[in-house]
Amino acid sequence: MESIFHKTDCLHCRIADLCLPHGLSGDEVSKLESIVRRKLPAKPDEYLYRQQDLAHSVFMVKTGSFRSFVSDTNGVEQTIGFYLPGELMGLDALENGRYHCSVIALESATLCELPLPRLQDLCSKIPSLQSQLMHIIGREILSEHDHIVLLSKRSAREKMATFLLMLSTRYKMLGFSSTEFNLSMRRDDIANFLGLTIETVSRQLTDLSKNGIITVKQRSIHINNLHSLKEIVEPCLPQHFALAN
Amino acid sequence: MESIFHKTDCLHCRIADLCLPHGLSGDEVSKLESIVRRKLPAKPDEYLYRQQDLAHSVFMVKTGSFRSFVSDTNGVEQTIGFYLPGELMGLDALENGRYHCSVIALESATLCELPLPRLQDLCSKIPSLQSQLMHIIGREILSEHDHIVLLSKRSAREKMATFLLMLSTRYKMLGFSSTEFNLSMRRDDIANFLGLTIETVSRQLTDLSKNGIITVKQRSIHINNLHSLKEIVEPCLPQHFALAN
DNA sequence: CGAGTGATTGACACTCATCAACCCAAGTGG
DNA sequence: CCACTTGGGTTGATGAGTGTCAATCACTCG
Repeated sequence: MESIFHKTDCLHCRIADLCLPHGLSGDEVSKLESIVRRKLPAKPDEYLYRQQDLAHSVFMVKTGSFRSFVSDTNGVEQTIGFYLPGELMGLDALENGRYHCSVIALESATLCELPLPRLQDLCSKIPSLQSQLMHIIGREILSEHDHIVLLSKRSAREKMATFLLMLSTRYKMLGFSSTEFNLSMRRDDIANFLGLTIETVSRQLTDLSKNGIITVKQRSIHINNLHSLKEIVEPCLPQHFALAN
Repeated sequence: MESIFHKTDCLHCRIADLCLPHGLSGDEVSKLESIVRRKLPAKPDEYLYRQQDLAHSVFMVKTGSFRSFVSDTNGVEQTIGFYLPGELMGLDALENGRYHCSVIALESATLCELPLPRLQDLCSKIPSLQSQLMHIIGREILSEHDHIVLLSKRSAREKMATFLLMLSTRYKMLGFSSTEFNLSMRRDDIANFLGLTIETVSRQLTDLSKNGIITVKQRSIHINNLHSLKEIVEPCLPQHFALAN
């Protein structure tokens, strides 16, 4: 087990360019390497950490996917985000050193742990690492803005279409197919993320298949007509947003 | 004009503890001071910057308030946040060096401009400045999480009550009254922020006044019964959230 | 095979958006 | 000085879009 992970060092990591090494010299990468703790794989439904836990690290997804959520006083969950490879989890702990969300693995996954004190220390020594961290933090903020826009005043149909397109875009960026993928999350999770009920999500998915725009079979999604999907979403896209095709 | 602003240096600034100087030595504060550009006051409805503008700085609100929003391709706006003194604007530019939101002053306001390259440079020299910046970034992320939770699956009544309590808490933190304040934003802005229509906001406000919980006269809000307001919000508060009273 | 979880479908109810009229305060101009 | 305008806000009537509840189906696993 261990050996597998040691082989995949930062220099040869598939997602290095989405991750902290981006823009660093070989020498700098090995310094970064020295503070990274490679974690054993996470299993489905395994907690990475829980809301309120003391936070010592942030975590970069290497493979697989995760879901972050907050629970209210009644234990009702609100999904905040889904994390795919190249996305950094735990930034919500920057405020007071405790995680504000819980994070759970949606499937088998691997990740790298970055101890916060050592990361900050290294950032002050390597300016381009500092920039890249800021860049990644900025990405997180933007994705939350997109989530806010999505939740506020969009129809169920628009939400669903946008969700599928978001995934499509992210998979494409990772070098996977943008038209054929498996949802790693359940309908509940999607519904909760979109501020809908599970029934509405289900109905929207069947509607989209009836129109021939997508084909759904359980968790597997095939986008037959990316163009139509975009037409549903188009009118409400922020100006900056250029979706991949 | 200028002189007024020069007098209020970071050491004597009312909001220093919410801002970057927090935790810095006197010496470090003066280094920080040297990169701060004090801006002339902003006038109501004046743009601080626009979506897509090249971003050279982030901005700390000193007095007054601002609204940030994104516009979609049809020019329809979505309000992302309201900024009060001690809150940092422009972090959405960290991703690619352009602002992702537009920001507009809601009233007469003053602010400090922090050029990003110089700030990052200084952060690598002053570890506690780096920490405090991270702390402030964390605050921004948390407030966006709260916004997400608010938008998703809350009733109009809960949204309105939460909004008032959020303002109450923030004003209290600034040393103002937590039960009596003026809204600096219009009903449109509130509605848009909460994912409601202006009519619904109006109806909720009148409902709350009919129940004697608040008194509304135009923009002025008086909270008569903070406890009732909290009871409306209580069941859906994230566990970490401790509202001031 | 039966139990259990996840997903779909249908019938109905309810919240909130929509549309329209109206109110109020603060200008503005003849 | 008063009619008129204008922008922000409130109120009322109506209906669409989703949530809710319940039954059923599809898979998986023991």
